[in-house]
Amino acid sequence: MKGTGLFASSSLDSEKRLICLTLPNLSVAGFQETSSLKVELCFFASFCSPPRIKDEPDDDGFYASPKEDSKPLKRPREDDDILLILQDSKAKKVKSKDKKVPEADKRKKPKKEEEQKWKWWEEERYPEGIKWKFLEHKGPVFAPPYEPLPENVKFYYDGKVMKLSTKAEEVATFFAKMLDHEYTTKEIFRKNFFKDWRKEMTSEEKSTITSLSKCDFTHMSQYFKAQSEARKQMSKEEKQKIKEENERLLKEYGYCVMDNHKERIANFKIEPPGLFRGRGNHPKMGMLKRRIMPEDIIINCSKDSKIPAPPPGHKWKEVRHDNKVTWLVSWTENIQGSIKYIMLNPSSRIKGEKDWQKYETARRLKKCVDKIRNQYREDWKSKEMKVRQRAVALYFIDKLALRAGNEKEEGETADTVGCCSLRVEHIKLHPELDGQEYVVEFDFLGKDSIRYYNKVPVEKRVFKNLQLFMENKQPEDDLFDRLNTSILNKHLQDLMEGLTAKVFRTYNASITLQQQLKELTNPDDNIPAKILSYNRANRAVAILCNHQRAPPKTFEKSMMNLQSKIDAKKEQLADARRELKSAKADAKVRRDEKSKKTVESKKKAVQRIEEQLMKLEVQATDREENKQIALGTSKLNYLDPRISVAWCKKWGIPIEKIYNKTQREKFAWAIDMAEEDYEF
DNA sequence: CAAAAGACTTAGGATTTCGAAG
DNA sequence: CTTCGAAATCCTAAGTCTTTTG
Repeated sequence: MKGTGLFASSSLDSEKRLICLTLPNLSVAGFQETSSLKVELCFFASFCSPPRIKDEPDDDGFYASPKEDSKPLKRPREDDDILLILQDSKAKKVKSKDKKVPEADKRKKPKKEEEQKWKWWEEERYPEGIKWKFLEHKGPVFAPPYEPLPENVKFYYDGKVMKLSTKAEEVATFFAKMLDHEYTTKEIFRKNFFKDWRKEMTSEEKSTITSLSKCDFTHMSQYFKAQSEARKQMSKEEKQKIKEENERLLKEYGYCVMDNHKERIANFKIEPPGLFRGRGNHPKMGMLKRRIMPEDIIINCSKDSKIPAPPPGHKWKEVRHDNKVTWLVSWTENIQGSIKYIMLNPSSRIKGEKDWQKYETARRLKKCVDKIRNQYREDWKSKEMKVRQRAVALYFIDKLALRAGNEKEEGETADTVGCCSLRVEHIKLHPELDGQEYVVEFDFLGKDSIRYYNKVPVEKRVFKNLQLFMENKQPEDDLFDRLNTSILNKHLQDLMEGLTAKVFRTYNASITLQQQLKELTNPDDNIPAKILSYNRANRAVAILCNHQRAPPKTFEKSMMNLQSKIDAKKEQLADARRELKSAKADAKVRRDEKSKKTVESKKKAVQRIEEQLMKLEVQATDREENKQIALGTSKLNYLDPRISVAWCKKWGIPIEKIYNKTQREKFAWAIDMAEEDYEF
């Protein structure tokens, strides 16, 4: 099975999305609605632990609980020594101020305000391994229970109405809700679904329903469409009510207290049951993702915290107190058997610190990357096959920003690869192609089954090595048969502490942004044009990292709209110019103050319109260039935010133009600490 | 030692919200 | 005020890398 017809099955999508990886500008790396809704909401309230009364004493529990113990142990990181020393005194001041706030004030003053300003980055870190000293939360919010369909909504089997048991009906609704999706027509999806559905049936149902193709879900499907339509048509008041309920839920369950601070939780709602849809050609698509019950849940919190109560009549699987991990809640998912977690928001200290650290590691790589590059170039000549393979793989990881490529269990997931797991069939060698020598053509599915397609000229030695690695191998054989990620990472660890394959992606992404910004920013440009330059720099990184997206469904249309706006603006500009001209002529004849003034104002109008036109044109360029490229992923995960902050400061660009509210929260540390001269 | 389990980051698509145009 | 497209947010899958287990 391995590797056969890799693209035959899934290439259609990928084909459409194929983008040119070699943009000219890119230089790589130095190289019923209402009533049912109400029921849902009430359910939340009852299935979660009882709401706390506002002014209960435990309300300030989180100020009291951790006590003075939280004096952090000193563990300055190599890279931030100076920073920490400089800010030490400041940090202490902040802290002591916190503590002196009188009791009464604490409750009245919204904690929000106070907490949002908390600058965790000015405080010392915990010793390695310890993630927190105090943790209190209210546990997860469970999915609303299944609500049986109204009697008049029918399911038909073999043309005849059939009333399903509640359990079977619930699973049937999952399928019905997906009826419009292409994947309900896929063989694997249908097979997996049917198998799991039958498990939920009563024995009578099982004996009657023997073929999925005889099942008619269309009525159910129509019902759900009508429901969602009705949802859209709800009155403002009803919508408002739902919104308020969500806010209440967020307020109650969306936050935890970790070491004196109230922090936002990322995913406090348990994933509802449904049909699994993996990405790409996934062997498990269509399987039933079962409902998670309190009995599945492990709670993690402090011993001395108020332990969250399980829903009435239920128990937690376990309550543990492990401060070596960051999660609050975990459970085992039934599709892959992997563990899922509830963790904190990216704005939290625990996530932010890690993020910061990630970029510091990448900056350390910057200091030794030349040495490492020389080293792997030497290793291309090694007598040992293992060393050569390692060196070539590392070259790809560095030059092309490929992912490490762990082995995957065959048949458990979609067939995708990264660097170490590349197979012979994924590359083609061209001694010469389009006037270039030693070209390697890559064509494989990477993470999320996104296609990576690239033709890269490589050094002769690399090329010769690849020929060697491919000798006497079948297409489905591993290209690097003596290598895996663990061997590679072990080697990297020896070259630099904390170095792993993914650090190269972070490093190359960030350094590329910095370079591109230097290259592309024109000091004379106005703000929109500078932002276009920023986006182009960002885009260079996204292309390097192969961050693709499906072109938005409305892309063509929105492009047309924008074009017509531009045309209209152009006309408006022509008109304004004509008016200016005649006003000038008029002024020349009349030579009075009033007509002079008219000329001035017309001039201004022309200027204004010119600027607007320019803005629109820039927008159009930006959007066109972005058709199949996703900027968000690199912005959020690969680009040292301090580079962007510094760039904004340097050119007087408001940070809001680059980062939205959520992103500003995530990168608060960088926004606070980076000056305009920051160098990655 | 290798395989499995565990913890955490990275990822694109779906859904919801927002804000400008009509 | 309504509509519509874009942006923001949500969702959870799919990776990486570390730790534990046998």
